[in-house]
Amino acid sequence: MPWEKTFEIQDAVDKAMHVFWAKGYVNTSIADLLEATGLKRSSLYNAFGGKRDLFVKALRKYDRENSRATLSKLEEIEDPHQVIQTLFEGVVQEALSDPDQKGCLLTNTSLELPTHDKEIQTIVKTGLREVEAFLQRQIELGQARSELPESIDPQETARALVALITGIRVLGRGAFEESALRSIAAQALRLIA
Amino acid sequence: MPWEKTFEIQDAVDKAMHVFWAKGYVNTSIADLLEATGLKRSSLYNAFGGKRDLFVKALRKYDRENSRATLSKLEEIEDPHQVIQTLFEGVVQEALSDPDQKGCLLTNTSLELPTHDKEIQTIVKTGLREVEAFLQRQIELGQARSELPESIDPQETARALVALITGIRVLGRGAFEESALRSIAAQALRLIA
DNA sequence: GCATTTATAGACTGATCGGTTCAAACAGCA
DNA sequence: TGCTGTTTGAACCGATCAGTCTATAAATGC
Repeated sequence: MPWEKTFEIQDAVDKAMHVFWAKGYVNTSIADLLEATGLKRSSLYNAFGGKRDLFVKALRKYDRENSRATLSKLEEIEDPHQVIQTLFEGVVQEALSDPDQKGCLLTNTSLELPTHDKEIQTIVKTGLREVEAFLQRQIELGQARSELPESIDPQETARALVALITGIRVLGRGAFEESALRSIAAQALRLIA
Repeated sequence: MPWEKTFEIQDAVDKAMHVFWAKGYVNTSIADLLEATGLKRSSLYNAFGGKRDLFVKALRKYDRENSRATLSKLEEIEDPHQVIQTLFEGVVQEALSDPDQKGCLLTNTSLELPTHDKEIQTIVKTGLREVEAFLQRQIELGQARSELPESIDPQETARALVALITGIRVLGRGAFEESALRSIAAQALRLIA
């Protein structure tokens, strides 16, 4: 390397991620990304390929450091029921506490999925499938320990919980107020009772 | 009127609505709208004020002719449980049968709510509140007729059902396949059982 | 110290964005 | 026929879009 880089790649991706997260892909301009990351035009095009490539990197980073990381953290809790309850509390809390009302990058991208290419579609689909699989595992674990009723279908219930999370994420961007979001989280627990 | 207009206002709004519906607000250009409606630039700006104003008209038309109309149709069914089941079947069916995977215009707009102005936010919020109120009424009706359990909270349940519908609408745009969407609809019925 | 390598800065590209302007075309009415 | 009011077509606007290019600056290897 000729001389020390004045910016950190990962740091730039992180900044870019937050812009995409808040504004969405189409609504984010190169100018926005330059301002957020602080780097210059040629540096951005040199380090990454362009807007789409940077978005892919941001999406992967989100999936890794937000989505997966959250699930890993939750997995430390021993009680499956408590895991799911904590997950929903977290999602609601996140929706309420974020002044930008960014929601979830994977969810946001899900909605505009038809306009994206195969690679991006795969990242989103895989990311959501992991959440579904996580929830299914937790339910099955709870059933094995007789803490959750045998009567519920683990896969179907997991999918419904993903839909509820998606709902909170979308409606949390301004359509529903606090009490309504809490209602959804409360009802989610009825699906595993 | 000086001489017969060569296009119908409502017809143009309808065409525009479908474009916004499929592509989203930001991703829709004036050129797209011109092509879809078949009218010329100055005609469009003369008949409506501009892109945003046309969007408002399209949004109102959707709320009126798609959202409310669907609920009115459902109200003809006498059994509340059947009403809700039919509603979910319809939502899933719509998601599966639409080749463009447009989802729901109100839901799509919900996600980009922070980027829109007050008027648009109000239209969306009101539209969703009507669905919630409709579901709540159905649940209360079912309880009054002893067809649905008294143990469930009508408002909380209605909100969760809205979240599930939202989930189907979002995930139906490519993230979830048919069986997963059907799972969600099936689990929705567990919330009113 | 000199050549090589690589990132920077910023001007520049053509395309497209939403929106405006205006004269021509045409209708109804007298 | 002439007047009035509206629609239409198309040129045109500045702004912004994503992306490219070149000249320069900086640090390494020799």
